Amino acid sequence: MTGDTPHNLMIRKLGRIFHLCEEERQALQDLPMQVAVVKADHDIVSIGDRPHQCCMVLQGFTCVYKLSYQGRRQIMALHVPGDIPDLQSLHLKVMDVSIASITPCTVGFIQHEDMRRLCDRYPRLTAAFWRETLVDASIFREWLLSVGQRDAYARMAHLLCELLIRLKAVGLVEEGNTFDLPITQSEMADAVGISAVHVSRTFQALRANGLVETEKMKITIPDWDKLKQAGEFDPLYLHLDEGIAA
Amino acid sequence: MTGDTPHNLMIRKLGRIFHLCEEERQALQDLPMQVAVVKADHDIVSIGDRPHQCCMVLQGFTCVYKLSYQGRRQIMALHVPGDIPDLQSLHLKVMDVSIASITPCTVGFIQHEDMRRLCDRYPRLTAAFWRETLVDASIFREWLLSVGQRDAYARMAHLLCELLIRLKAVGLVEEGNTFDLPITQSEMADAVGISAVHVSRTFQALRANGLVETEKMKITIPDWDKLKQAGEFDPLYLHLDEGIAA
DNA sequence: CGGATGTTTGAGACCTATCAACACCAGTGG
DNA sequence: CCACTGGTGTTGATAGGTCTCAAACATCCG
Repeated sequence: MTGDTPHNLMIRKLGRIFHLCEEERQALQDLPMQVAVVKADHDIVSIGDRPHQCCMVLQGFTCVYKLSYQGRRQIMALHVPGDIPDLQSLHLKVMDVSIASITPCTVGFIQHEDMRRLCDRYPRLTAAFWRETLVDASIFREWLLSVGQRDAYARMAHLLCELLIRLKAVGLVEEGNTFDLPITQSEMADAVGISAVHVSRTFQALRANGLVETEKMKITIPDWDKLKQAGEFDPLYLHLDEGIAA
Repeated sequence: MTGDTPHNLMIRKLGRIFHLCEEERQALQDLPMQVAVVKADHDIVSIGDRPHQCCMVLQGFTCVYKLSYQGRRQIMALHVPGDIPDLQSLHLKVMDVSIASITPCTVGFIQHEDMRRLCDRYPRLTAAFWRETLVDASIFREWLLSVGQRDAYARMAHLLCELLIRLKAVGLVEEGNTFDLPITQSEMADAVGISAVHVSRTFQALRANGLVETEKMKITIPDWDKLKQAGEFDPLYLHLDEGIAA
């Protein structure tokens, strides 16, 4: 589960895309990473910053968000262990979003300098990291479709589908499609673009229809097919289980 | 303006990020590109495809879109000459969106193979292309903020701001902040996530407030500051005028 | 000139926001 | 141990932005 070392988390993730040779594996293993603990609800990087490092989520959940001038928050992505939310900063000097912890987190910082050295030496790793940012972009697009064209019910169902799949991929889902979702309804509201009150009502509808069960911060999906259908969920956009183009 | 060769369009665009050396410039110049003409409203690449080439827009406008199961369309990006809408396909085998012309277009196809050869040889070009995809992602995020948190009026103002800036960057804006926007209100509706009739009404409001003037398919922005304010527009997310991290 | 396409208008319905009150829980500190 | 507190979730009532449908209107083009 999360009893994994930071580097193994990364190696396992990149290794799903194509077979890493021993040298690449070792290079990743040697990548200097500074581990830090972050309290819940704290910015890890802020919009306007010019970071000289990337951060990988090791434990906990983080989100990418932005505020409108009226102070309304849109959460644009949720990140789970193994993700690198600000990989973009490697090539975009100034942050155009903020990244915050939503639970207490441990994160690993990797200096851009080290990252660049790694990429220079191993072009296949460059491609793999590039690909990671492309998958992130694909998820943004799917969220855009959700927020633009689906109603609240479908949006929430869709988000839950996505989280189940992504958490499964990092071994954070228990038997019976149950997983921890330490997220406030108000945060979920900011993610799907509806009000917190309406999240509450929509959750009730989902529960009433037997698509979701909730207990504290634990979610279970009793009927995966029904939830998928309600959320119009097609995992294509997550680009799992396909090799990188040779 | 667009009396430019395909390769110069590309060189000028990448050259804005960092100084291309003569060798890089020549390599780009030598990149094989197959030019094609596309009728309006035709898919150039479709969701589910496994392309072996990228396409660069040379003339006209294209869009990236996706359909919900109810057949509602969300346009996720508009692309103008110089853009490479499906650069992602270089590393993501299967298309998760469709790309269509919205006007008659000429596009240039570049084989992945050639692209990869170029990137292998010139790591700085790899970085530059990677960066292009990151800017695309940043635009997705800003659109997500718009669709999720701003009302119809602000969304449309924001989109017009973005188009003005991006078209200016490729020399497609005339004196007096006037530019061609050969886009149907129904297409604009799909881009900002509201209905076509509401686009009509919102356009009227924008005109009434003196933020926009329209004539045929030509848009002019009489008061840039007011439009920017109405759209909460901050060009940071476009990542213009900043060098790539060295 | 006819027909197709795009835009505008009006009216009513619908989804979702907002506001306020309340219940619940977990800490906290006296 | 118990009031107190702040954060979270729920509920009800009302308001408001946007949708839908339909029809009229404008524009373009062969």
